[in-house]
Amino acid sequence: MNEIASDELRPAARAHQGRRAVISKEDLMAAAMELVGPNRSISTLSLREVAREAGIAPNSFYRHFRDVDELAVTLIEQAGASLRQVIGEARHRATTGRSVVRSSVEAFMEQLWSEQKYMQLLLREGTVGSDAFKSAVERQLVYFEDELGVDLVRLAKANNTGIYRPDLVARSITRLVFAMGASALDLPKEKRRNAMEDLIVMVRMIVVGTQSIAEGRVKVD
Amino acid sequence: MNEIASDELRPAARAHQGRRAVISKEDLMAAAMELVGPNRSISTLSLREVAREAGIAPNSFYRHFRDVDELAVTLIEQAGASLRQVIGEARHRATTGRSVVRSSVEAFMEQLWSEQKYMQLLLREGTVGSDAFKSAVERQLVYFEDELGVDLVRLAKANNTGIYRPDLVARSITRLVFAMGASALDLPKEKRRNAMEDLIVMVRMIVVGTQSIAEGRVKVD
DNA sequence: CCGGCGATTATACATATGTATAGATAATAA
DNA sequence: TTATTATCTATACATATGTATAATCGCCGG
Repeated sequence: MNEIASDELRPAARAHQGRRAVISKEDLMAAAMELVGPNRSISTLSLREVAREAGIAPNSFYRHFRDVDELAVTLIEQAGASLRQVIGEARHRATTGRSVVRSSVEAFMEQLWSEQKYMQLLLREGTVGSDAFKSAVERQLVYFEDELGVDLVRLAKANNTGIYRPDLVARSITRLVFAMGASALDLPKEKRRNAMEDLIVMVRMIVVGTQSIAEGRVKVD
Repeated sequence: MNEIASDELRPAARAHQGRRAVISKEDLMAAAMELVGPNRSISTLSLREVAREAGIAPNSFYRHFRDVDELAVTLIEQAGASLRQVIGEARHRATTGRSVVRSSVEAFMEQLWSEQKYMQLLLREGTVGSDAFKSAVERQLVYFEDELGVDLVRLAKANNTGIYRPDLVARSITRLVFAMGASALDLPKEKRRNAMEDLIVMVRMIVVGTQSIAEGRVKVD
């Protein structure tokens, strides 16, 4: 009778009952990341393949994830959280309207080169795969957009510039940066700086556009 | 499209020797298109699957394409050519700076809804799959960008507006429209108009931005 | 009419996959 | 200690894949 009761009272202890897990979710996630690459998308990994890479029997996979899709969603959420943190920090380090674009794009591209496989999950796997998969990526994009939108309004106030439809500005910038990032992923190193400078100009055009409209220098329709 | 290729694609117009091909490349391409959908990307189709859908023996596939990738590349080129034509026509029907954005985006979205599977090839399959596959999509994007760039310069002259870095403007607009199109693909019908209006505003921001910079109303340094 | 030949199929094989079932192993509770 | 139990492995099965090989079909030139 108190067996059940004590289980319910000590859920942490329950996880350590019986044989200790020799393999963890993290190990499986790491194994999956080993397998992805420029020509290998997460959604094409097989359960057996991941298990093999992790050094466990195929069936052991089930103890940790229902299927490869669930693994992928976990990885996507991790990648998204990590990217948002990096960018958020970069944006808060810079406060003038001009340098904030540069430092944010630079932070993004740095993350892009240093965490290629990780970033690939967000940049180029959002359009194929299961619904769970696609909406996990979409969710991260929207988080990103929302945070950017808030910062845009904050910056506009701080710099005393206008801003027209900050929601759409945030969306434009996010989608553009992610799209350009996706192609930049397999760019040779000597072209990277150039691509980054181009991207900065592109983002500035959007910023200039929204300001010009808000400040009535041009009519929009 | 080039003539040699289209001749090869028309077995009826060819002098037959040997058994008449009961199946054509087009049949296989059509079969492949039947199989793709919101949750099925072309790069995941198996040779046997396509052959089954087309009603031929697996091995017969080889008479027409080396592998599924080659089939996919052909389809991508077709989709790209068709889209570029539709958009090109739309852009040349409208000449004033304002309506050209609207009519181009409208043409794009119309093509998007009416040729969903076709468009999916360009919008959401460009980031996964083989190199041949990815660069086929990239090639279409660049064609698209180049044509847009030329038109942007032409329109700027005609409307006597400035334009800063038309190449980057074309690239921004293309990538943005394609990225937004990709998410718009699985949008319920009642949200489509809204998405389109938003996209028009986004594109206009870029246009206003490049003009404002070119006309010296703001400095971009 | 027929022989040739190219398009197509049938059969087969090695390999891969997801997962069901049952047994082995080891950490913990008694 | 011994019993319990979560974790992992071994084995197995039905099914799928790409493609090699050889046989079959039917049109065309003769």
